[in-house]
Formats: sequence, structure tokens, C-alpha cells
Amino acid sequence: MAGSITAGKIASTITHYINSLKVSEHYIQVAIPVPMRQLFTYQVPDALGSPAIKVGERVVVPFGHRKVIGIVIDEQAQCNFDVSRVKNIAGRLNDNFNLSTPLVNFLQLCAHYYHHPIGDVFQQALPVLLRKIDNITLSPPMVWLAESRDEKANDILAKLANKAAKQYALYQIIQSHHGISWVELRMLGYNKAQLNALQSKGLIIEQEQIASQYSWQKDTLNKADKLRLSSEQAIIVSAINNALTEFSCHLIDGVTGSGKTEVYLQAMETVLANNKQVLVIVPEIGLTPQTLSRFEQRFNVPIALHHSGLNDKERLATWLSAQQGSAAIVIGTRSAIFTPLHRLGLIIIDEEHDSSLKQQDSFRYHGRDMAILRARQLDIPIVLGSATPSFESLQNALSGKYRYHQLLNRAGKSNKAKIALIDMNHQQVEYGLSGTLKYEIKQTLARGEQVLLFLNRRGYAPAINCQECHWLAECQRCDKPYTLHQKQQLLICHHCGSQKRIPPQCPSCGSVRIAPLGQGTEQLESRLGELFPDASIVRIDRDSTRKKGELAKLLQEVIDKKHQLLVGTQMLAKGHHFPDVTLVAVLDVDGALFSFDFRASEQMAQLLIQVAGRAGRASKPGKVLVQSNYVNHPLLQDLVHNGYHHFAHQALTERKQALLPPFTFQALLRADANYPSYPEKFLRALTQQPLAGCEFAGPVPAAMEKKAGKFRYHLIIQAKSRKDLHRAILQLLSQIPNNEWQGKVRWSLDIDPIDLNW
DNA sequence: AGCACGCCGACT
DNA sequence: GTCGGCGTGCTC
Repeated sequence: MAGSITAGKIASTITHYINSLKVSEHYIQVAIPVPMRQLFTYQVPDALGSPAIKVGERVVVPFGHRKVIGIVIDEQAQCNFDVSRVKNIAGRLNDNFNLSTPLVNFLQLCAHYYHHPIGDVFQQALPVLLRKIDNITLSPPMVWLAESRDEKANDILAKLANKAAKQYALYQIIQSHHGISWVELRMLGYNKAQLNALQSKGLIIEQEQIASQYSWQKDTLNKADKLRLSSEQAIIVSAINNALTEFSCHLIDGVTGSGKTEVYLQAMETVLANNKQVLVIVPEIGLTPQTLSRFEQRFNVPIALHHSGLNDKERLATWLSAQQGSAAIVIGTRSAIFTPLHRLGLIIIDEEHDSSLKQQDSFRYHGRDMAILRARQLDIPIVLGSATPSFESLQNALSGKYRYHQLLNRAGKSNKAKIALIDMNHQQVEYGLSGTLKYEIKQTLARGEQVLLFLNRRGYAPAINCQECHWLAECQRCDKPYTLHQKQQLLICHHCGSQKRIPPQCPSCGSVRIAPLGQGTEQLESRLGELFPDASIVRIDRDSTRKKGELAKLLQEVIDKKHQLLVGTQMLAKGHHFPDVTLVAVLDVDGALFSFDFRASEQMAQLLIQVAGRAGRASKPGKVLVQSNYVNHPLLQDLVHNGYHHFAHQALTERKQALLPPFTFQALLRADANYPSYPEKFLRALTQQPLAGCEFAGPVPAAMEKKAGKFRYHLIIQAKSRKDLHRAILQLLSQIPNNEWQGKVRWSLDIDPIDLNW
């Protein structure tokens, strides 16, 4: 039937005709800041098509009834959506602040690993200002420089050295650098007034930072500051520097004072000398003036900081200086892992066991694990350091996946604090303090040294009850006792934050004999005041450091020995070293011994060892006392007598037998709802289909079944391999839209969960 | 996550 | 009669 017209031919002709009309149609895939696990297709109209759109570009798109900023993930996409419903992009942000392809790839990898909505990953990784539609007016980054010196300047300086020590020190820092930013100087403890004073004396000047890439100069390295490495340190440095263009992961397992930082610094030296950048990730409280100045003193290079104290503009400035390469070193907390470093050559994760590296809400990523992913992607080394390595990292080191380096020798005299247990069962106990502890406190104070007491419970008392009928004041929204805050005269629920006045009499029986039960830091502080009237006491917890800068102020007062007794929560255990604290006591360790969370003992061990590291110095050895009702508990005995590593090996053996992480891989699906039965039914329905290579645990009520009025359930998915887990989660997620209870609950997914109590 | 739509209770 | 409570559904 050659030449004849058929229906098929007509259809194909029409299709051909339509396609010819759409020949210039151009589709892109865009990540949109919404909690949805998908990309969105948009069309690029000709008017907006040139210059060509690139991956990582920020585009303004209509989305529902509003306009949002999206990130282009694929610039030449097939249209996999109903063509008639695809919208045009509304605009482009041509401000040169777009994301590089490696960064886009990395963020996609992160979203993939955590099965987290990709748009939300981008949203969290980007500085706020890059997520706003309005044009960004960013003044050029400024740095302070020393003016050239004349005789007059020398005179002024000589005067400053005597009269204004702080200004003089500030001048010294500025003078020793080729330009230092206000953000850094602020972190180092200087203020605008001091800068202005030096400026008005003509000693320093503020200039635009040279936007060009940083490069290694003759005077970049401060050789005077450099320490001679021990042989074990030198071996680590050369192991890291041996292969700088391939992936390797090094775990440095070294006790406090063994010189981890010096290893970091000398490993960085080679990388910086190659004109590559270094990313340093520290725990939330680890970014202190001391940390910064250590890097600052060694290297005369631009350092960009990334932490919670920055405002939006400063954050963007850090991002840009990293991206453009003018910053040689970026030091930051968890989220700094997302900064766009063009020539990244080395990543360092300090205190890699620290729980603040894992984000505990929305996008629940682990800074350390994503850093490893990034190092792998870029073929560069990564260094993890800790005195108490996480069991995950330790296992990876022992199995040969990471290079394992131990630093066993303390620099200087080896005087590790000893840990001793106090049996609370055979003691007179007053206000939670054993006789032994009271005696030791007295002795320490008498020597003019300081004492640090840990009690992981803020407030005055963790509960109040009626002495007659035993009625307990409970939060209705959480079914948990209210914490008494004496100073504020309030009952506060530590789980949902709700507050209540203290009832004058028992609502149940009318008795006025209502009394606090147990003790918190606030009470401990006042009791200590009675017991040791001559000592100045300072309390450091979330309540006493609410005001900005208050923590730093109190810590400085401790260093300055304005206080002899320190009371605090775990907040005090991390980061800070107090040389004149020679006695540390943990008042109540028992909670960790009987927790159903298998990681509680790991965290307890890390806490005790870290605490021991806080105390004393070579000339004044410290002592650590741990009060317990269960001093014969094998966990405590092992830790105290055999140390962290024996304890860790023991615990790892047990975890292997029990098929727990790091020998298996877990995901945690949380669900909550206003009605008690929905979360459980939602999760149970998901367990009906088996998942290959995986086992379910649950659904079980969360450790706090009811919180802030919501009922909460957990489902754990456990697999022998990460691959199986990954596949299972995909299968699980695909089932959720068909789940009968899906619309009635809120749910969230946590890959590699750490805190099962959440 | 926003945002609109929609369906019920208490107000000028 | 309408203002507004939040349950439900949709977003290329």
C-alpha cells in the first residue's frame, strides 16, 4: 500500500509536526526547597536560555502559588512529566554565586545516602542569603593590615605596650599577617573599639581583601611556633602526606596532650604549600580563641570561620572566600562540610567521636561521615582525631579500612588523671555528695586548687511531690515530672518547655507538704554554698549561660581563678581545659549503666575519659572521682581498671555477637501523631512486607512515648550490609504513599541513628 | 514546608 | 450572615 494514507501515518506526521514546533524546548531538573524526595522539571524559555544554564545555577521558579529559588541539577533533561503542566522558569540569578559541579554532586550524594529530600539538603547547605530572591548587596570582604612603621608609630607602640596591653597584642596579630578579618579578630576576643583606637592612631588600616587565590609565600609558615615531632607523630604526618592525591582515611587515636594538633598542623603545612585548601571541622564548643590562634600563629594565611555566631552576611562571605580560593583554611562546625572549597586538599575532623557532629533534626547527617564521602569523591586524605574514638571509627581502623595511628605518649611529663569509684552504698550521703567526695573537695580547696562537679541534671530538683499522698507534678503533654526551678519559682517541663506555677498545696489531697525530689545543678550550687562557705561557686549549664557571651565570660572567670568550685552539666565536659582543676567528680553515673540504648555505655566511657583529660597538668596531676551505687558493674570496673581501649574492644566484641552497629547497619523510622494508635499502626503496616537482607525491630513506643502532646513510635530497620539497608529503605519509602495511616502521622527517617531516645 | 481550599463553630 | 479554627491535598 505504498503512498496510501493510514491512520498510523497521520498520527506519526502529527507527532512529528508537534515535535518540530518544540525543537527549541529545553527542560531542566531543579531541586526545590520542599520536603519531597524528588526533582522538578522546568522549561527554559528562549529569552532566558543564553548564556547556557549550568548545573549548580540558582533559578527563580514558580512553585504552587509562590516563587522559590531552585538549584539546577540537570541542565539537559528529558521531560519526564506531563509536558502540558511543565512551567517556565521565571528568572536566573546571574550573580556568580552559583554552585560548582563537584559540590552539586556531593550534595546529591548526601541526599542519596540519607534518603533525604534533595531540596532540603541544598537548602541546609546554602547560606541563607543565597536562598533569597532579592539581589544580594555584598560589600567586598575587608581585612585589617598594619601600616608601615615610622618613628612616631614606634613611640606610640612603646606606650601601648605599657598602657594598653590588649591593643598592643591586637597590633602584634595584625602586623604578623597579610590581612586578617574582623570575624577572626572577634573570635580571638578583640572588639571594634580596640580596632578603632589603633586605626585612629594610624597604626592599622582596613582594606579590601585581595580576591585572588591564596598562595604560599616565604613567610607563610611561622617556623618559631613549629614543634619538633616525636617519632610517632612524624610517622603519622608522613603517612598523611605520602599520598595527597588519593583517598585515605587516618584515625589518630591519641590521649589528651599527646600532640594531635601538632600533627594536624604539620600535615596541613605540605598541603598549604601545594596551594591547596584545608577544611577543619571541630565540635560545636570546640571553636574557641585557643583553637583559632593555634592555626593563626602557625600559618600566615587567610582563615575563614564558619560557626553559629556569624550573621548571614558573614556566612556568605566565608562561603565565597572558600569558593574563590582566597581562604586557605576553613575552620567550622558540622555544617562547614558543605562549604565549596575549590582546591580542597585535606580534611581534618577533630574530636571525631563528638555527638555534635551528627545533626539531630530534619536532615540528620553526620559531619564526619559526609566528610569521608567528600574526601573519597575528591581523592584526598582525611584525618579523624580523638582521645576516645567512636566505636564505629575504631572498628574501621581495626579492620584496616582506615589507617590507624596511636599516640601513646603525652608530651611533657605523663601524668594522666586517675579515675576512682566511690561506692555510694557504704557512705553517708548528704545532698548527693558522699563523705569521701566532701573530704576530697575540702583537701583540694585547701591546696588552693579548683574542683569541678558534674551533675547532668539542670534545675533545682527533677521533680516535686506531695509528702502525704505522693502526688507527683507531671506535665500533661509529656507524662513526665516537672523540673523545679527554684530561682524562677517555676515548674518547667524539660521535654516540651511548658511552664507552670508551683502549686501552694497538693491538688490531690490538699496538703501543703509539697517538697522537691532529687537534685539538680541549681540545688547543688546552693548546698555547696552551705558546705563550703569560703569558696566561690559558679554554675555552668544551659540555664546559667542563656545570655550570649555568658559562657565565655564564666569560663574565663574559671581560668582566672575567680571561682574555686564549678558545678555543671555535660556542657562542661567538652573542649575546655582547666589547668588548676585537680579534682573532677561525676556525681551520678548510674543512668548510663542501665539504659536500653546500647550506645549509652560508649558515651559514658567517652565522657569519663574526656573529663579526666580536663583536669590537672604535668605539675599538678588531677583526680577523677565517680560516684555510683553499682561500683561492681562490669562496665565501670573495666573502664576504670583497664582503660578506654580495653573497654572499647570488649564492647565491640559484644556488639559483634549481638549483631549491633558497627557490625550491622541501622535506620530508624520515627512516627508521631496526636492520637495514640496511629503511629504504631502506620509503622506496623510497613513491617508486613519483608525486606530482603533486613530485619525489623518494632514498632516500639519511643523512650518517651508521649512528648509535647504527641504519641511517638519507633521502627528500626537493621541490615548486615549497607547495600541491603539502602535498597530496603527505597522499598519502604515506596510503600508509604499507599499506607492507610500515612496522612494521619508525621514521620521522619534517620540513617545511622545515634540517639535512640529521641 | 507553604499555601489554598473547605467545612464547622462563635461572633460583629 | 462572616471570621477563623486546622484537617487535607497539591506543588513541575
